[in-house]
This record gives sequence, C-alpha cells and structure tokens, in this order.
Amino acid sequence: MEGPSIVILREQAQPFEGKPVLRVQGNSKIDQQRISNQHVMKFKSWGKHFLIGFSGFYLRVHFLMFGSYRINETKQATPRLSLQFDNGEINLYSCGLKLVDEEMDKGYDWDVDVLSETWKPLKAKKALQKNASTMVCDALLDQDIFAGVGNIIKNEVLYRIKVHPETKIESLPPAKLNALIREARNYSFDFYHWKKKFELKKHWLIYNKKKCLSCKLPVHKIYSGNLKRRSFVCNACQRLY
DNA sequence: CCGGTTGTTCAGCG
DNA sequence: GCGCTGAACAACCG
Repeated sequence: MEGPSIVILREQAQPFEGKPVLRVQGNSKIDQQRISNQHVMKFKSWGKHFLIGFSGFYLRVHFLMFGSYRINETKQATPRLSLQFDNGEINLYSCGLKLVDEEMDKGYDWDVDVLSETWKPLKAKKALQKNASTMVCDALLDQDIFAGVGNIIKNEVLYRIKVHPETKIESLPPAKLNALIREARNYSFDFYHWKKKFELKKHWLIYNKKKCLSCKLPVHKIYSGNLKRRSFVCNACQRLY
C-alpha cells in the first residue's frame, strides 16, 4: 500500500477522531488493553505509515505488501486489530502494528512525505545529491527522501520523466533531477485522486504494461537497483544517462 | 491452481 | 560495526 492510499484511509477514519475506543479485538500481540477506553486524539499519515494518536502515545500501522482495512465492514479473516467506536469501527488486517510511547509529532520528518502540506522539494534535492551514486529507481523508494512513494509510483514517475530506472542520480541532467522531484509529488496526488475514483489502474502508462503506449515497442521487465524491485522500462522512450 | 508481488525488518555472514 | 543477502511474513489477483 503506497502513501496516497494511506491518506485516503486517514480521511475515512475522520468520523472517529476524538472518540473513545469502546472495544479492542484482534490477533495482534500488542498490548490491546492500553488502547481500550482511550480517546483518539488525531489520525495522521506519514508516507506509508498510518498513525493513530492517543494521549501520550500512538499506534503505528504499516500495511506492507498485503495489508488491508475495512471501515464499518469486516472481511472473512480475523482482523489483526479492530477498534470499535460508538459510531462505527476500523478493522485492520495483516499489518504491522507498533505502540510508540511518544507524541506523534516527535519522531517524524513531515517535510519528506511527498503528500504532506509541508513537503520540501529542496530538502529532497539535497538528500539526493548526498546519494549521488544511487540509481534513481532506489532513490525514489527511499522513505527517508520520498516517504510514501512505492513501486507503482516509482515506475510511473520514471516513465513520465523519460528516465531509465538504472540511471544514477549524479548522471541526471539538472532538469531531469528537478523533474524527478516534482513528479514524485505530482504523480502521488494523481494516484490519490484516481484511487478515490476507483480508476487507478486505468491510468497506468507503464506499470504492468506489455507494450509502450507511446511507441508501441515492448516494455521490458527488469529487477533494478540494490533493492531489485520490479521496473517496467521502454528502452526507446526512457533514456539511460 | 499456481506464480508473483502496491514492503519492511532482521538474522547471518564475511 | 559495516554492507550484503536471503528469509520471513502474508493475502489477493490473474
């Protein structure tokens, strides 16, 4: 689950803000008692983290590859954690959960979240220049630089800016470096809007494609970078610098 | 029905 | 202590 999906969850959870948790259930090993009867102060998101703030501590939820959630609905499976309120419930499935004994604002740099109001492109640029020998495919997935960007966003951004995933940061022309940073945010917002309309896949230009929509040549599937994550590449339209 | 993955952490090794 | 690799986890889709 990528950053924009977490923002959508945060919005869907709004009706429970300020409400006490009436009941906690689930197969999570966290100290569930701790949450019982506590009021949710605030829901937040940072990159791919969904944060549920209580007084003096917060719960961090990470969905990884296979996690899912339901609001006011259930699935067949036992939830990892279910939070029930007087006006509904949140059910979290197969996710990583961690109780953190801090206020939510402490541990996070909100400036690196590509969907944050306080996103700082210049900060991203400086971080990229510090990682000059990193391939762009790995740089985009670096959560300390582009929190919220996942493998789909990575692929679509690189296709948009016509850059091959194995290009190193130091080899990028300055205009391409700027475009990389700009589109990491732009595409993330496009993802968010399309996902809300249930039409995300319709807009994929390279991800999971067999042929390049632009030049009709075959799209190559490679496992690129140190991370060896799937990259879809059109060798004609995306240049290796 | 099987193969593959919208992700991260950690153990083990040299 | 470092970087690197592979395992582990897990559920859904085509």
